[in-house]
Amino acid sequence: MKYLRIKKQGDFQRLFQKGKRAFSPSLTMLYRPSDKMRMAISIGKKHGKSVRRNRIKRLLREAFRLTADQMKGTYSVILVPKVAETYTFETYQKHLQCMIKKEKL
RNA sequence: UGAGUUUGUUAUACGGUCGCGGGGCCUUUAAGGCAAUGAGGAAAGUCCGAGCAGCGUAGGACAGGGUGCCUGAUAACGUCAGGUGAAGGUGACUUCAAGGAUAGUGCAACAGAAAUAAACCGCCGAAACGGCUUGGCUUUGUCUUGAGUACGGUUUUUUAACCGUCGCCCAUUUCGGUAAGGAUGGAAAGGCGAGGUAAGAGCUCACCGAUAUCACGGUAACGUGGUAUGCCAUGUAAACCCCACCUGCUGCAAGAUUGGGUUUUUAUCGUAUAAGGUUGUCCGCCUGAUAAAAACCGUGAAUAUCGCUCGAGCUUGUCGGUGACGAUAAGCCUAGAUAAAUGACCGUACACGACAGAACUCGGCUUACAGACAAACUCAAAUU
RNA sequence: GGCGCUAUAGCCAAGCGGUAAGGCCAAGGUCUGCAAAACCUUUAUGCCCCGGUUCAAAUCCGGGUGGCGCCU
Repeated sequence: MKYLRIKKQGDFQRLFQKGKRAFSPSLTMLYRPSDKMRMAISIGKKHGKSVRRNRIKRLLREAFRLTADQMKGTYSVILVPKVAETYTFETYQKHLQCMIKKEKL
């Protein structure tokens, strides 16, 4: 499923202030309804050096691409990963599916 | 075979399905299709050097900063190459910010007699003084004569005592000579041996070292040999400094294009012997500057577009050079994002995959790094 | 991405070539019937880490690590 990326500083501010939050062991997700599907990943320096941060971003982007079809509406979404020892594609995908079911998107 | 030194290459590979970035071509008018292409040796640290860009001036002097054996390479460098010297290693080889301490200034704690300077102890010579038993003076020995069984007189059993004279030794004080020795210290006035001397001293000599100078070799750093020497004296210049050379400042968040400019009013400083700017100071040079409010137009301003990837470029060959490197011929185009692109799954192989992700671009340095491979050389042992 | 500053005891910090001031805290003691206050005593094996210069380095020089700030 195609999606757009969130780029503007104002969009980020609005989502962090007014968006709803969903939680899972590996992720925090902020979302609001919007006209098109939009997504962004926020990852800080506490996750490690650039190689590690890029790796997390790629895994999350792939997981979101594969699970976004299960959503019924269209939303703006920010994904914030939590600090962990190891990162795997499977746990991210599983936790994303759980959150979508729980919040009934 | 084992141990090692140096240099270089490489950094999982191949196939399938679904995806991502910027271009190209095609269909078509907002989307789709096609075949290519898409992180590194360090992309890192930002430690140097350049390009490039800006600074209403970049000009001079000083200050400040940097570099520091020699010759070369280079666009440039604090880099590289070849050499010199020193240090380390049996060796291959490695390491070195390696100018000047005799231009001047500063610092050298503690310890030590004394710290950059010759005072003290000591050793030696001369003179004076005469000493709780009048200090002592035959030899040998006990723990060592340092120096007189000296001469004359008196007493007396006596080689013993006393008095006088001359000489000597020791001690004390004063004056002078000396730098051999004095537990320290990172460093103590070239080292060691012999001669010499009252005691000593490069005072003299041999050897070693240092400095100066001459000759020869080398483009040079420097080396080799000869001669001379009042050996006039520590370390530190990654302390100030001196000498030689280099240096304007800021950095792509630089900057440019499109778009917000025009008019009016007010205030402050100043109106040319002044004020401001010129990124620390002076000379020189340049010029009005700053702030606020109102009206019209416009509304995207970190976010658009450019800068942005064809460049001191890469690959291969030939030639010159010991080498860094240069010249030349042919071929190639090889990321360009901007909340920021390389991922997921499956299969095969093995050694089971280290450090790590471009952000204007190059040349270096430094730091991180599982391993694999190649070449040259050294040492040790064994065999032929 | 670029440019700077900084690191000293549990905390705040001075020192900037000669062997780590001071304050708070902590521990022990004196005082007290017991406390508080007051007074006295004690704590850095070395100044973020690794090398170098020096007789000697927290200090000077080079490299690394962590923290903080500025430039839109």
